[in-house]
Amino acid sequence: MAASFLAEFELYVMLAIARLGDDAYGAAVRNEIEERADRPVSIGALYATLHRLGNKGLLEFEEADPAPGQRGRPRKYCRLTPDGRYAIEHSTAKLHRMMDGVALADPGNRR
Amino acid sequence: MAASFLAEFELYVMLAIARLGDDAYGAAVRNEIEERADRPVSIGALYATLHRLGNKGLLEFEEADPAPGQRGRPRKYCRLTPDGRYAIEHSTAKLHRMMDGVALADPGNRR
DNA sequence: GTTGTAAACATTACTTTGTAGAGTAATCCG
DNA sequence: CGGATTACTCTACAAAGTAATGTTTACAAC
Repeated sequence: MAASFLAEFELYVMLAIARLGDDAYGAAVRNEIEERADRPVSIGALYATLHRLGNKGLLEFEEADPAPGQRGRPRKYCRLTPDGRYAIEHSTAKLHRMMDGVALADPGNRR
Repeated sequence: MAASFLAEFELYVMLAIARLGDDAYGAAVRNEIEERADRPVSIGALYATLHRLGNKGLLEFEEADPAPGQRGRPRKYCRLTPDGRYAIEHSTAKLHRMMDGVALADPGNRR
């Protein structure tokens, strides 16, 4: 049972896959993160992270038989495992506990 | 103007400092994270990260004159700079955009 | 004053994550 | 076949995080 928590970029990748559902594969994950979060995604980091998450048992992969009329190298789809879902839940829950109710509106911090 | 985003642990540290307000110093930050997020905090990571955030201009430090009756080495208080607040806002906003509405309730993912 | 204890910050050597960018593979179409 | 397209891979490096030990400062007992 993988214990630890997800690193910053790992969490982005996992969340993107959760969002994309059955349409999650490398390049789509990249787009999802870049567009939704406006966060640049280094292509090296992306695939390295996907493999790492796979090794940790948080993701599964499946080579798609190339859809008809779809050009280019065939995609390698990925989906969350139960452990993967669990990891997302834990990481986001902890973040929420830290984020909730944090006041940032610089009140001129008296003292 | 520091552009980038906060790493996983960096964000925890920044959020803890935001929470602690005027009472933020190394050891207190450690407690806050360990208790609230139930996330182990390596002491090396903590001070290294504080220094790094200071160098990036996201934090300021102030040596406290040791409070009377307070044993041990004097504390080094830290507070968020405007850039620091901005960094927290951006990092959390991006996370929210990725997290919001993500469904994790494994529906047996048909297909 | 030396010794002991406590609290807090610092350093070191190492592992894990993330970046940048060039490179390779598989498919389609003319 | 040759070119274009899409997607995955690799390599060399930089940044962030871990674990454990070490140092500094202060107080209090003796």
